[in-house]
Amino acid sequence: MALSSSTAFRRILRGTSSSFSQLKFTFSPRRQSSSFPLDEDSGIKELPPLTTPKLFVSGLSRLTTDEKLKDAFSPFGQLLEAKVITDRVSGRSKGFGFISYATIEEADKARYAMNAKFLDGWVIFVDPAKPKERRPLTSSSPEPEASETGFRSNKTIGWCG
DNA sequence: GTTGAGCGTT
Repeated sequence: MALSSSTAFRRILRGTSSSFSQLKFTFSPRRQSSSFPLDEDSGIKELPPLTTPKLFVSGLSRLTTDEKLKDAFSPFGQLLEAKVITDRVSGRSKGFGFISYATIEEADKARYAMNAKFLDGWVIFVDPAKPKERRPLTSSSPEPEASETGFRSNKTIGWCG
């Protein structure tokens, strides 16, 4: 529940070959209900509305490219950006990508439509992306970064420049 | 070919 419930599901989906008999269900036969908080209280698995048209897609196959991602998310709305993050060093896909829609509605629709779906043989998960850039304008920086204006600790003694 | 946690280039 840290970031999203996708992580837990991914582990389960991938761990079907082993640790089956070792699975322990914390299910008490005495209790008939009120065991899981998200089963009767929430009622339905409705995720909260998006606050950003940017989506973070994880669980992508390493063979999946931007075109594949764009082709998979294009019918749900106008894509401002659809990119699979690839490592600059290795040049291979990192296994996740970003989808930017024009509006949040499209992003929300695509998110519900493509979440936990198959892409290139892998189950992908769509979640709201975290802001990459912060403080584009207005507001002040949380780190005042005081001092160090004239004094500099001579920890690096021996290096004069 | 590279199998699996995570949030990108300007």
